[in-house]
Amino acid sequence: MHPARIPHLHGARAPRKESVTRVSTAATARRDVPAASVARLPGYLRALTALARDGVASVSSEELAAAAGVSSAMLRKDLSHLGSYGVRGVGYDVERLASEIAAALGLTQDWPVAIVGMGNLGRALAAYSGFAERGFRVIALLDGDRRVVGEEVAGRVVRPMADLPTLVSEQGLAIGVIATSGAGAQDACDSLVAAGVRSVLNFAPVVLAVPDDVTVRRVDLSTELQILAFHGQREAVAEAVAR
Amino acid sequence: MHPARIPHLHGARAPRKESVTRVSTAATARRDVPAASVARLPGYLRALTALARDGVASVSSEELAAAAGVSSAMLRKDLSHLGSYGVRGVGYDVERLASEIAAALGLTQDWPVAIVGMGNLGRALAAYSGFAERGFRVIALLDGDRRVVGEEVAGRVVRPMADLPTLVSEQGLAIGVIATSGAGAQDACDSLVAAGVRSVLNFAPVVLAVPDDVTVRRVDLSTELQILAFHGQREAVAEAVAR
DNA sequence: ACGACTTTGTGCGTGGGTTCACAAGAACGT
DNA sequence: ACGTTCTTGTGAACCCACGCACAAAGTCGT
Repeated sequence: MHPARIPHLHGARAPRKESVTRVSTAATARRDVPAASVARLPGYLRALTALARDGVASVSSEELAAAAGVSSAMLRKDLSHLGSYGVRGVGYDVERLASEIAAALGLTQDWPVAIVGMGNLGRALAAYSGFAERGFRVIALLDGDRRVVGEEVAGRVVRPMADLPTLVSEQGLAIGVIATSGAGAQDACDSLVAAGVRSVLNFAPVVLAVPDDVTVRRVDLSTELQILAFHGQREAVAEAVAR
Repeated sequence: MHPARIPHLHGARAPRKESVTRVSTAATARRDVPAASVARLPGYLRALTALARDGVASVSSEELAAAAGVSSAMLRKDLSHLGSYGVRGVGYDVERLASEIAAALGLTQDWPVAIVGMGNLGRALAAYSGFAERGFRVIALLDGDRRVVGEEVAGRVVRPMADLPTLVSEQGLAIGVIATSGAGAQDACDSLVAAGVRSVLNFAPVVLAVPDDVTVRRVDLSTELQILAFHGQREAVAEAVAR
């Protein structure tokens, strides 16, 4: 079972006078799985899925780590946070481990997704098959612009933002994907939060303000390119000096 | 001690004593910027750009930090890695700081970009205006599929992979964006690297194998959703327990 | 049955990153 | 001039995360 139960209170041992830090992240309950570890679990799951498809029944930490692009020690430590699902001297059962990780990530249940903002990016995401492949069901496409509402995108009719409360209450909408422009992102986010959505994936180049109990993850293409530019520049400088 | 090193895959390789990136000590006092710090610079730059557009001339670390979504202490420490561009008791000059950060990121020079893979995502990226807005010039769209080559996308003719060497040598192509399927990603990457591209932004759900001198950053939508699912599940559990 | 071999799970050391807290510096009013 | 007030820049402490290395635990061969 999950040994995660026992140490539920440990770690709150703060000799600090303020428990402020705890408040700011209070909603996201203290869990034993480190955030950095959680961020790698999807990678392991994907590697395992690929192995299972190829008919591989068992895999060692060394092999799986290589497939996921991490070190074997890190992989084993990450998995140890979920429990002991490996067999010493043998490795991990591919099917078993895959379902354990899926369970840890909460993928055994349904996570209905809505995409807000039908610009270039929104339309691409609507047509993207990757969501369904990993069990995320896109249940609605929305836009705040009345001229876009009613239009058909990827076989679906674009709905107005006013439909959000219904989508949450009747279809269990849980995740909102914001693909609007930067200017419209905060409004879109506010509508999602007001309707009860507590997980948001934000593609707009802005920092969203949300209540503490809402989780936001941001994906920004320009930021990624700028980081690449930095490294590219570093390369160039290093080369110039070396010469 | 160690120079900024991105947490990207490198086998259990021995820690080499690269003096190349260590030259920072003498010549340029701002080259050993921690990777975590570099990753936040684009956020500061965006916030500053927005402030400048609104006519704000000066900003305190507290205000800028809030706009970028970080703590003021972290912002000041990050900026201190670039040098002292603030004035105590006053704050930072918006224009000045913006250009300093842009310089640190290497944005004073041109970074030609090519997008490989004209599926749904590739076409969306090709039509995305965000690249140009931040100074990244898309100079070519490519695809490995002969049936797609020659087709027109976003006002450009899709070119074959064989054009890559020419794009690098004659137009200075520096960054490759991989928007292919998972199956085609490694081939696309190999072509880019063989042509001399050393910065890659990968949207495909695979871990790319590249030489040590190539920087890869990965953006994976499914991974992000799965992380959101984890947090969403935590929420649910926390609530159930609280009740 | 038992030793040789393989691979997991984890205690521990190290290093990097974040926060804290305060001294140093700059403008301003008197 | 000078003290008051503000905000930066940074030394230091803290905390987390990664990697190492090894004991524990299982398999296989004889």
